[in-house]
Amino acid sequence: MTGKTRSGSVAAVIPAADDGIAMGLLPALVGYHVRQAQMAIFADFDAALGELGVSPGIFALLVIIDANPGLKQTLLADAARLDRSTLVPALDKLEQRRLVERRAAPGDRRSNGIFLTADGAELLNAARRAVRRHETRLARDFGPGERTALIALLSRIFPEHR
Amino acid sequence: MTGKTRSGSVAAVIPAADDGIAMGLLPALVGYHVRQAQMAIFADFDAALGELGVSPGIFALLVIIDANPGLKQTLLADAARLDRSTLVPALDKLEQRRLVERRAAPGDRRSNGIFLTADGAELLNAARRAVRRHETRLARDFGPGERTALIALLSRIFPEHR
DNA sequence: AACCAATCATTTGATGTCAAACAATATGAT
DNA sequence: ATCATATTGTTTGACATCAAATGATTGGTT
Repeated sequence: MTGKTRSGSVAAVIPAADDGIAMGLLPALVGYHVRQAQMAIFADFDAALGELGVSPGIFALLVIIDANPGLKQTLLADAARLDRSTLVPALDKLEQRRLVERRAAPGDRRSNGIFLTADGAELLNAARRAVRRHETRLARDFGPGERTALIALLSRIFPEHR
Repeated sequence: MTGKTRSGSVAAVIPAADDGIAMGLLPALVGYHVRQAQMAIFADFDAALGELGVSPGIFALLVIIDANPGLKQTLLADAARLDRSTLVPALDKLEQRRLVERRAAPGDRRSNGIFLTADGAELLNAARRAVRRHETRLARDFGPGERTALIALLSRIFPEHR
């Protein structure tokens, strides 16, 4: 019999149209939809927080720094899932904006402890409010529990890669 | 009462630890989990198809070209959600690898029609098989219907941005 | 004490992305 | 027919990101 769908298999190809352009098997792929969702979320995030000069990555950085004052760069990079070398120019920029500070770590002259300045804490609070609104918009069409269900499903994708 | 959770609001901050590092409100955000999932998926995709020289973006490109032979660059860029200028070096590389061809479009000397070569079609078939295995891995812990449910939820995020 | 390997932040180089500006071509208005 | 405007592909510049190499510092071994 044709068209039987097993739970673990990739669904049959339904060539969904995008302005008359066939997308092949892409709409049947979880990875495709995750990427589409990510880009849509990024666009709304940027519309909401671009004015503040805060991107999703910068926001994550500020949140982690705030929650872990004095964290060293390597650990901060790991937590934010950035390469150490990527973090350097990001912190340079945040330091120029007087939002964070690199302070010599006590007892290890190689490493810096990263701290939020008062300005950084203030900006982070404004950003948090904007992000909460953004997240509410994002899930505005979801019924009770659907938002949580989505997070739960996403968390179960390749947990070995986290 | 503390801790009441409304369906549309951002859940209370549960400072989930990442090797002892507090992540603040990030684990309560859909956007955060979408990004984490996307990175994990990309890592497995690359492990599976890096050998073929196929990234998620290249795969999407090949699928769309295959499904729409002769598509012009601007429309291809739109479908793949790339900037026109980003598509140029990507096609350059694919053309150097003899996977796609730019052919003069009939009736418009500005534009090219993009076509898959025989090599391109062959590589795409191998890539499709690998992607199907990758997608099966991705959802291997999902029960019946959960994979479809995840796609459905993701599709409802900011549909106005698509 | 002296050396050697590991760690930390940084620099450099390669890649992928967007945005703005450009030249060639096409389309529409008059 | 001519001219202004739009579209197409491309080039250039800016930026984020990763990976590899580097210099300073630390810690462990002998």
